[in-house]
Amino acid sequence: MKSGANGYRRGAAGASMPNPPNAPVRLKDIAQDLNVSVMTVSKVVRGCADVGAQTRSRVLARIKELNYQPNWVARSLAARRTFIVGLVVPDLMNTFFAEIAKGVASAMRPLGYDVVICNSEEDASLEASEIERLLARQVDGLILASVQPPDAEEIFAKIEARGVPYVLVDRRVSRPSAPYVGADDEAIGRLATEHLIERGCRRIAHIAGPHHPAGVGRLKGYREALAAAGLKAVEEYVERAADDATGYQAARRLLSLDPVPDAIFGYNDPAAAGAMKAILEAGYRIPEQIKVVGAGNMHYSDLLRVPLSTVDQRSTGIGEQAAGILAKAITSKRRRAGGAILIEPTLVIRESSGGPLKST
Amino acid sequence: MKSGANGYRRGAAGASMPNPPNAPVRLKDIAQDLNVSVMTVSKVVRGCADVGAQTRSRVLARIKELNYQPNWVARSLAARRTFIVGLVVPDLMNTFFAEIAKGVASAMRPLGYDVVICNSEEDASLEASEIERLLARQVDGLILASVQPPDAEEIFAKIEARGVPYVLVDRRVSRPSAPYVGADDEAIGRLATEHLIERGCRRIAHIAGPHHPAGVGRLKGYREALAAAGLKAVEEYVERAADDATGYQAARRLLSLDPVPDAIFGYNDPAAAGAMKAILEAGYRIPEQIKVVGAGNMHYSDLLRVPLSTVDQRSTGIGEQAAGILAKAITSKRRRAGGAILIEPTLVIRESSGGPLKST
DNA sequence: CTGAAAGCGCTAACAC
DNA sequence: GTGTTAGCGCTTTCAG
Repeated sequence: MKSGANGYRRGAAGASMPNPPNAPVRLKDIAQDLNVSVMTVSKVVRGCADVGAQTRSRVLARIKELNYQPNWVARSLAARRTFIVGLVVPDLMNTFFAEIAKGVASAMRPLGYDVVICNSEEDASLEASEIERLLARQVDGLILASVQPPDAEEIFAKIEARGVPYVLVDRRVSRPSAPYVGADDEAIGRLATEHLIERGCRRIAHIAGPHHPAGVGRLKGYREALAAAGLKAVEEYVERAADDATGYQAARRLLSLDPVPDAIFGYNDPAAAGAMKAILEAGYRIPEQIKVVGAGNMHYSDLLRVPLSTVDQRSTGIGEQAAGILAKAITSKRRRAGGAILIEPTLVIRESSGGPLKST
Repeated sequence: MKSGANGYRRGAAGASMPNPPNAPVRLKDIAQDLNVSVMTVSKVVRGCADVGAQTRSRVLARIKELNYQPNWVARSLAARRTFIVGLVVPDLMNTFFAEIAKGVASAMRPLGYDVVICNSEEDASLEASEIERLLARQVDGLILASVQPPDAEEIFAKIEARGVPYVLVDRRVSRPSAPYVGADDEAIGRLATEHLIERGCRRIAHIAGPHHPAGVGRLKGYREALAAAGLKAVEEYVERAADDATGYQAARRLLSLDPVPDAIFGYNDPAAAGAMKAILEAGYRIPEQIKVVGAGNMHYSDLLRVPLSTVDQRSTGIGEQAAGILAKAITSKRRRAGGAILIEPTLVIRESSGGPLKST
């Protein structure tokens, strides 16, 4: 015995070793079977052109026979690419983000990438740690619907220091250097509020989101629209929430005000849905007494208590576009463009704001 | 120059090499800085006890300074464990599965595992390929809400051949060897149907799921309950659907029958929600003329057009329990127990079936 | 308590 | 076309 000190369980001193039963087939096993080098097999597996037709088919045959599956961990280490991209969203319960995820996955899969979906639960520090884990896992790129406050710095600096391309979706952090795909939040706020004003509402309350760009931007749009219409912005008419449960609570507080609002604009659909529940429970009628508008056009908004008017943002499209941009950034090692793709938000008028008007 | 042929870009012939600027910090960099071996640093990183207190703190300090992050790809390859588990669900748009995902992630994270969520979109072959990718990525374990038909064989055999532990959730494939966490589907079907019968319905239709265990089991429970009550099972009263869109279509077909059903039991909440939309559109009142019950108690079922009566299955709990079982199976290399954890399904009575009764 | 040697399974770059 | 060499960044086993 040459080496008493051999580290691992499989083979002694680089020799052959038949093939421990249960262990997965390796390139080496196939190479040995066929008396070719590991490289040749590797090339066949990856579809390289420079392999003799005959050799190739022998290898292919054996691969099929043994049902060889490349070990992606080893491959990633050697190639320094994982073909994994990370997607971080704040709330998978909001189908808006589930749809983005779907869009991302469906665009990435054909390109050979796997998508790892993470849920930050609207928690900035949890999000940061998720991102660091993804980075440690050596993802090739990142798509983030970030809950970081608008002026966040550290975590993005970290990503950039690592040279990992990323694209922001739905929540635009103030990182001009990073590409963004999503709607203009102020436009969303304006669109929803203007619609309510047009429908005759004068005491429009807003359930604003957390302190991240989407929340802040929509609030701003709401205020702009009020101002443009010469309506006074009542401070008490702005509450905070993040989802349906907190939206419900927020609406209850709004309903206890005097005078009671005649409309509520929720910064996202779950918040608006929760608000509707509170409104109906309190005995008001939607839309006759109180109108409601949300944002996101989530999957179930048409099936809600009262079909919810909302601002559509093309969730699936956001995911697909973000994926496309990211894929490009990954391949072209060039510094990323940093442009923004603004989705045009469109109003979807349903019953909660009075429904489509028959005539002008 | 000894070697004109050095493969990689970083170092020549195992020597030192300062540290190319942009590249991430490695164990080796820290070791060199401190004049200790890579092993020592590795041990500190992993918290091994056998390191001198002084050495340890020097290493720790440097780690912090350089913000060292272990490379999990390399670590996984060497340790032959990735600390990744895969979760495959059929439909992230159904918040039932999003909640399971949440439960899994929250139970796995503290144990050091990352969860990779995949969406099979109710497609058995897509699911199979997702599973194979996860296997190729060397996941340590799998949690599957499988859409394979009840007698599926191949893909599970593959998983078992690789020796990767897995647990089934919500959809029980006939694999007695695999642990299962979820409700008894026949019980769900019975519970929902019996409730409808108690509420006086006699023409109970069913929107059955696809041909997987959950769909089949609930259908069976539905039929059993009808039989037990002496009601005839009308073949036309059974339609198929998988989500809200197809549920809507299915309900429209049911509504065109004569006599029109006086109740619809949807195999999951989205299907039931879609059915409600169709029913209301057709001008029927819920629950007065037609009662509706779903299953899954999805996040928004209380906020739907009519608050939806449903069968709760403790989605988050399913995820947590499955995670616990999987974690145990991963660590104890023992063959997995193969038991089933049956969640007791409970009826959640809301307005769509008439609401809670005031008196008996 | 510390470290040297060997190796995880695969790929990059070059030589034959 | 094919094979060789070196190496990805880390952990394992065992010797000092």
